[in-house]
This record gives sequence, C-alpha cells and structure tokens, in this order.
Amino acid sequence: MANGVTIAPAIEALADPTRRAIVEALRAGPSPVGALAGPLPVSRPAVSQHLRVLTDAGLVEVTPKGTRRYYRLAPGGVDELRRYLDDLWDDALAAFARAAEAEAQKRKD
Amino acid sequence: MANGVTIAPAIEALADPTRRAIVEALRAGPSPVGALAGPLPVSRPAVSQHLRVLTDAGLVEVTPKGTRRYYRLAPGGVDELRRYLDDLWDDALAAFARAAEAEAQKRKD
DNA sequence: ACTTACCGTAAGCCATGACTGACGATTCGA
DNA sequence: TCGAATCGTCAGTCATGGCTTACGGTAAGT
Repeated sequence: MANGVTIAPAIEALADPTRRAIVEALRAGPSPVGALAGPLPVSRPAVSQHLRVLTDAGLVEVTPKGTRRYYRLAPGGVDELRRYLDDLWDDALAAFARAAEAEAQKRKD
Repeated sequence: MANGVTIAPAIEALADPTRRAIVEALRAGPSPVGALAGPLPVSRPAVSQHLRVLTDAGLVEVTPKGTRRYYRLAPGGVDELRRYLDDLWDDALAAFARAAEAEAQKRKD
C-alpha cells in the first residue's frame, strides 16, 4: 500500500490505447519518434506528447543519437507495475481462499 | 500480442484513482457497496458505477446476499494483467540485453 | 401490508486530456 | 554557411468519462 501511489503514473500512462500501441511497437526494440508515428493514426507531435508521459511514468527511456532520439522500454518501470499486480494477485487469492473456507464452514451445519 | 486487446478494459479500469481505492479496499476481503463508499470522498452511486466498470473488466465479482451485494476481487482478471506485464517485462529485458550487447560490440572497434 | 435499508440506473454538468497545426531549436550533410 | 531532416513545445479545440441528484426496484423486519 506504500507503493500504491507509486504505480499511479505508470498505470495511467498505459490506460491510453495510443500509448499502448507505442509500447507494443517498442517491444521489438528502440525506435525514433518518426518511425513510431508512421504506422499510427495520429500525428507526430501527438506521439511526442505520449512519449513524454511514458517517460515521466518511468516506462520508457531516451537516447539522443544525432538529430533523432531513440526511445526504448525501461525494464525497471515495467517491473514496478509487475510487482504491484503480483501482490494484488496474492491478496485476491487469499481472499478467495478465505471465502471458500467460510463457505465450507457454513455448509457444515 | 493476441491478448493485447484483452487487457484493455482491465488496465483502463485501474487507471482511475477512485477505482484503485476500491480495489485496495477489496484486498481485505468482500464488501457491500455502502461499506466501500463510506470512507471514499464520492457518493454511493459513483461507487456503484465504478464497480460496474470493474466487473465488466473482470477484476471483481458479485454475490447478492439479501438486500446487499458483496463485491470481491476476481483473481482471474488480475492474473490476466499480471501475465501481460510479465511478457512485456521479458521483452523489455531482451531489448535491453540486445542494446547492451550492441553497445559492447560498437565499443570494440 | 408498510416501512426501512440497500442498491442500480438515468440524465445532466463539467473538468480532464488527447489531438492538430504552427513554430522554434538542434544536428548532420553539402 | 546553407538547407534539410528530426524533434519538442505551445495554444486551441473537442470528445471522453467521472460525479451528483433524483428515481425506481427488491428484500428484510414489524
């Protein structure tokens, strides 16, 4: 619950379909902005703004190379979300187990 | 990538702060709507609407008990997101490793 | 049967944020 | 030095969605 607020920017960043498409494109490897905007149905400035959000959320990182900037996935940022969902899943399973046990207990009488 | 579209409702559901608060409250166990809305700074109908979104996303489930409806976390729905982020994390690590290797290769000449 | 409690739904208001077009900065090549 | 390419930022527009109030429906208790 302490990092409950930490994952907010990351999960809110991934909520947008266009940003998810960008992330999907980056799974193959680093890419400059123009190459990312090409297949997408939005303008290049829009992609730039999305990359800003993703960067602030810690999900992607940049490496300037001459006139173009290569964006890539940031494993650390993804890992944060991953851990949060792991914990949430554990609690969900525990609550489920308790509910099942309570149900069994109730059925006994 | 086949389930890339599957996780959309779940991740978009968790993007809202109020819905995350509801999910956090449900970590302790099942709860009726009124008990959930109590501590929250929004009205009960608002919580009802959020629970509808969370249910449609497969993150929570309901069990009517008399006049009240008990909501609980759905481990299956959480697991979907968990798996997606696991895969994404793998790809991020792979891309990172490739980048590191390419960098080492470049440094060699 | 009547009252009370708990809850989902509908309509409307309003703020957030995604997108575009225009502009300026930086870098490489000629 | 000059031109072209790549990109970030800004201002403005517009749709999405979260919230409230009011209403109706169902179940338990008296």
